[in-house]
Amino acid sequence: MPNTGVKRESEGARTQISIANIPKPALERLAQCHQIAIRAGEDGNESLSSVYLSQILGVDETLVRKDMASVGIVGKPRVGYSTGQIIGTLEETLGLSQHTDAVLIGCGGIGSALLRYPGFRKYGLRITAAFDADFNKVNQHIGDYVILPMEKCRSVINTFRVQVAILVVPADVAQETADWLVRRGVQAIWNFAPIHLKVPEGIVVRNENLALGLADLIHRLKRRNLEEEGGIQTK
Amino acid sequence: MPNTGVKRESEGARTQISIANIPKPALERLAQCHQIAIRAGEDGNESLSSVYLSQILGVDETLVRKDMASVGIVGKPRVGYSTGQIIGTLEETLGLSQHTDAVLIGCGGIGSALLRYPGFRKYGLRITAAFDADFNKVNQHIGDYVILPMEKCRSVINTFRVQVAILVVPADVAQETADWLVRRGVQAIWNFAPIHLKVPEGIVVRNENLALGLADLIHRLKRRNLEEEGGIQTK
DNA sequence: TAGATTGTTAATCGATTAACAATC
DNA sequence: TAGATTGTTAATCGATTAACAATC
Repeated sequence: MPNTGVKRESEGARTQISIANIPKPALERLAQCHQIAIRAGEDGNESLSSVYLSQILGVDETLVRKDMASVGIVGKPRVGYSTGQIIGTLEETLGLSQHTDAVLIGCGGIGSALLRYPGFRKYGLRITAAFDADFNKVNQHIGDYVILPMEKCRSVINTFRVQVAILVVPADVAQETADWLVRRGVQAIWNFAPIHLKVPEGIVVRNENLALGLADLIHRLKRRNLEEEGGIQTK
Repeated sequence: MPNTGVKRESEGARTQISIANIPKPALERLAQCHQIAIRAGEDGNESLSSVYLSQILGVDETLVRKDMASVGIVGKPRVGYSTGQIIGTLEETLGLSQHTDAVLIGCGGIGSALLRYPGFRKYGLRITAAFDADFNKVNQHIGDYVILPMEKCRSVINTFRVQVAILVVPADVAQETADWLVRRGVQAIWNFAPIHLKVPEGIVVRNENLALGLADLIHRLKRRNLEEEGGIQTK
C-alpha cells in the first residue's frame, strides 16, 4: 500500500483511518493517552511529547509514536503532539464521541450504579431504558430512569434499533438473559456478570470481570512484595 | 507419574509455583478458565479438555495446555484436566482464596454498589471499612457497612495493616486522595476514577476504566459491522 | 545552525501456533 | 492395541524496542 511515494500527508485517499486494525494493547494505551491528555489540558499543557507519555505508560517512546501514527495523529518536531488533537482524534477513533444506544438489564447494585454514573453520557453512551425481571423493582426511579418490565424490552430494542445491551444480572440467569437478548437482535453485550457467556459467532461480548481485576491487582502486589525481598530483578 | 497416589512431581523443589512470571494475557485466560470450570462443575462435568477450553477462549489448544502447565495443573491423556483441580489451583494461584484486606474510599454510586457486591467475599476480598469525605454520608449504612469519616482512615490502615485501597471518588479529587493513601502506607490502589493516577514507583495501580471498556466494545462492534459489509476477512 | 523531537525501517523479543512424541 | 488427549520442542507470528533519518 505504500508507494508512488504518495502518502500526501494523510489527506484524501485515506477515506477513513483504518480504525479496524488497532491491536488490543494499543487500544488500551490510546485510551490511557486520552485520559492523560485531558488532565494535561486542564493543567494548561498544549502539547505532549512522546517521551512524557511513554514514561507515564511505562513503554518505549517509539511505541507511543507508532500508536499516534496508527490513528492519524501527527506531531511537530521539537514540540510534540497537540493535546487538543490527541483528545479530539481519540474520541473520534475510539468512538467515544458518537452516540451509542444501549439497554441496561438488571437494576441491582451495580446496575443502578451504572445508571447513575454520569461518565457514560460524556462518552456517548445513551442508555435508552433500564429493565428488571423483578416486578417489585418495576416503576421504581433510579437517577433519570424508570425501571421497565422485561416485556417491554423487545419493543424498545426494535424501536430504537438498539445494538448494545449492558448485562448486570445475577450469574445464574446471565446466560439465559443473554440468549434472549441475542434472539431479539442485540449485537453486542457488555457483561458484568461473573460468568463466561456463550454466544453465537459474530456477537461481540466484553466481560467486565471485577474479580479478575481484583486477582490482577493482588497478583501484582504479591509479585512486588517478592521482588522486594529477593533479588530485586528490576524489570 | 501417577503413583504412590501422590504425584511426586512438583513436590519439594518447587517451593512455590512461580506465580510471579505469568504474562498478563495468560492471567486473563486463566481467570476465564476459572469461571468456565466453575460453570462446568455446576453442570456436573468432572473434567475438561484443552480443546473444549480453547474453543471457548478462542485460542489454540496448545496455548491452553501451556497455561495449565504454567500454574502446575496436570491433565490426564484421554481424559483432560480435572475440573476441581482447575478451580482449586487457580483460586490459589490467582490469590482468589486468600484474604486480602482493603479499605474503600468514596461511597457514591459505584462505591456503594461495590460494598454490596457479594462476589468479592467469595474471592477473598475483605473490605475492612468504607470511608467518605462527605459528612452527610458518614454514619449511613450500606449493606453491612457503616460509612466512616476520612479521619478514621489512617488508624484503620495502621491497625489492620491494610495494603489495598479501592478508590471510588470523583475524578477531580482522585489524585490527591491517592497521594494521601500512599503517604499512609497503602501499597496497591484499585482505581475506579476515570483518570490516570501518578504514583511513586513500586506502588501497584489497576485502573478499572469503564469508559475504556465501553470504547473497546463499541470499537469491536464497529469492526464487526465493517467486516460484514466489506471483505469478510475472517479472523 | 544546532538541537530536540517526530517518523520509519530494521532488529529483537515474547507470545502463539504447529508438529510431534509421550501417555494412559 | 488403537485412539484420544496431554506435554514439549521447534517454527511462526506479532508486538515492542533500537537505530537512525527527517523535520522544524
